[in-house]
Amino acid sequence: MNPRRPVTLDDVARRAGVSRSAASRVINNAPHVSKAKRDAVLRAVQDLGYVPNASARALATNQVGAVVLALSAEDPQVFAGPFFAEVIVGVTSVLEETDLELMVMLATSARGQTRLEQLLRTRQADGVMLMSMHGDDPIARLAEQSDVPVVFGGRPVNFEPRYYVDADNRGGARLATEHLVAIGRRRIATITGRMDEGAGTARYKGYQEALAVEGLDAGRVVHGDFTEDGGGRAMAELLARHPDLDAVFVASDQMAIGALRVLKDAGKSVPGDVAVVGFNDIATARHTAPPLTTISQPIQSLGHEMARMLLTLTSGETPSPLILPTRLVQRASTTSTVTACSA
Amino acid sequence: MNPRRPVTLDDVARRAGVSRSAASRVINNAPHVSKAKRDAVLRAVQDLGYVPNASARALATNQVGAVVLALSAEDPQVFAGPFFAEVIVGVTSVLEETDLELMVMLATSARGQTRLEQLLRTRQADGVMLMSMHGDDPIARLAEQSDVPVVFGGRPVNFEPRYYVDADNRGGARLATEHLVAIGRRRIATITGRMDEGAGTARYKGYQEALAVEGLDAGRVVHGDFTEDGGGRAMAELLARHPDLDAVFVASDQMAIGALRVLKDAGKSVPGDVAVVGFNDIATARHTAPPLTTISQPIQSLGHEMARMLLTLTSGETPSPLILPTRLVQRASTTSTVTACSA
DNA sequence: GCGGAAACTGGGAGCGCTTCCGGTCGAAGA
DNA sequence: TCTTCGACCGGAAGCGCTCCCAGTTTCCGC
Repeated sequence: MNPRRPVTLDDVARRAGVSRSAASRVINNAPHVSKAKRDAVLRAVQDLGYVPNASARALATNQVGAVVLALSAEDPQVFAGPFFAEVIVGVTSVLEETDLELMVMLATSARGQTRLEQLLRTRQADGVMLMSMHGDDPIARLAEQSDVPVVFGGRPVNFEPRYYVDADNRGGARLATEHLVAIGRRRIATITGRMDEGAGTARYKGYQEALAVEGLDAGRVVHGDFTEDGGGRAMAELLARHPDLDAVFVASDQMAIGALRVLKDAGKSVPGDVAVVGFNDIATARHTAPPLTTISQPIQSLGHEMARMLLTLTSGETPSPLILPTRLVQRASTTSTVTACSA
Repeated sequence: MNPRRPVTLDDVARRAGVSRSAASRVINNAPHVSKAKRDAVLRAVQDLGYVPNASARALATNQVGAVVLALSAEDPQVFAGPFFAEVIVGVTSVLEETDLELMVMLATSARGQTRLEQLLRTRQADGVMLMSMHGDDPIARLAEQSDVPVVFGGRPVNFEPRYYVDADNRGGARLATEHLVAIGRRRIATITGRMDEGAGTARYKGYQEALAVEGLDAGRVVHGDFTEDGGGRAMAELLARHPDLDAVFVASDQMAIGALRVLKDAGKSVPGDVAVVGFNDIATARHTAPPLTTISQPIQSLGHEMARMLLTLTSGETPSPLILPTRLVQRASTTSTVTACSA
């Protein structure tokens, strides 16, 4: 209990009357140590309150003992939403079982980008979970050929990473669009997300597919940018170009909120004149007027599965990419009399 | 560019034709190295793509090169909201300027708690930012007498940490209550937060103070739990016990949303019969019916200032605690005709 | 030119841990 | 009883870096 000098493995060994090697073996519960000595060491660890020095261990084993969750995006505000926090909760839930630490990098400035690059090049972490928000991120390519294990969260556009977990954006969009068809709508428009993001293109594709199956026109399209204001502008444009529309699938709840406002200002009733479906199931979606039917994706699971995948990767196995199911959450923006949830 | 063996300081030194010590001095730009050698080393670093090994450096300097943001709470879902993510953005914005890494610990399970304790005892980080959500957290005391620098985010109840940054919860609550008085309300109730959290007690105190100044009755009180459902229940109870109330200050937007719902179900108009003010200015507050007047606190700044304070602490200086201002955001739940924002 | 301070330089000892490797010892098989 | 083979053990060599220290310049001012 010497307050100044931290207790080292040597101290433990000395007190237990064994060699440092033996003590080390006990700590890492490696074989080849008798029960007697093992107990002695364990007791000494207890008595002294020994905790291994992570840096020293890292140096000796060439393993850092930490993984990083890296978010690469231009705008730091992207992280401010609840999305990111939930991912962390999911990641932590699995890391907690191991003794890996979690480092978080928001690679938004040039400085951050550089650091992320170095990380990838020089193995300063045992693994990386990478969520790359925008399109042609050079980091993505770099990550793919790095020799530190990398799993992607979501897929960048035009790029299929080797290991990733993603939400089923396309399937979700299909679900949303099919729902609109199911409630009798036929002139279904869409406000897409940014087309330089994977989620944007995937959701657009899902919309197209669903309408193709039904033989309906998928031409009522305006591209949005995932923001509330952008959603409003897009809705206005949609209304101008396709005044006959009776439903709109909006690729994010944020945009849907903007759209709802414009719809209201235009004197359209929701869902009477126009039914609206969003995407993401953000907290606010339950409180809009009317409450927003939307597609919910399991964000926490996404974090969870990313971490799990990274772990299997570091253990030398080869995981398969994973696509997490999304589901329709039915609220009043599509059916005034809310009924049971469809799966 | 040898792909297998990572390049070390020795490699750099050898290539630059200097000693390892000299190379080290250049890397850490310490004095006592001639311009010629300095340039040679720098060139070698460039050529070889050298990046110092963090573990080795940590071991040698006895400095980890990382700080941790630790959240101690019972329920992991506490972190899922946008609050936490914003703090991280703030923290990162200052850490980015240094070369400290950020580690995140969600100490929710017993395992996590233990790890946090060890961290505090054995200096596995250069500093910690601690946000302790619930009341009598033993971690808080432990942190205070740890010899690793700790700054608190928010203040636990019954406990004034040496170094902290907190939002002005009391001042905000006073602002909210004064606003209610200013618009002519006299029978002002409150739904408090959890009284085992610092924010809960502080906001309650602010409410009391404001009414005391005006000589109004501060007895219309029901304790809530910061959840939406809890807010609803509390509102119902308030209505039952004090049917004459004409305004309510609700200690969180979540609860206010629940309260709004109950008010509506009870046939009360807002703000006609009852004016409502919330706290936090969550995203949803802009979209409730009616939109919610609330107190906004600068969460990102909170992260920013915590990190800054930690930095000054590690540099050996002694910072003063910091209380960040909150402000009133006026919306339709208190004034049907929305006017300018008060400061 | 000379003394001495000041600026440089590289050797080497660690930081605390893991891990290879050769050695010991007890017991099982002959 | 004598080998043989494990299991067990401790010495020692690092992992890559920093930093002290003693030695070697260099460069003034006289």
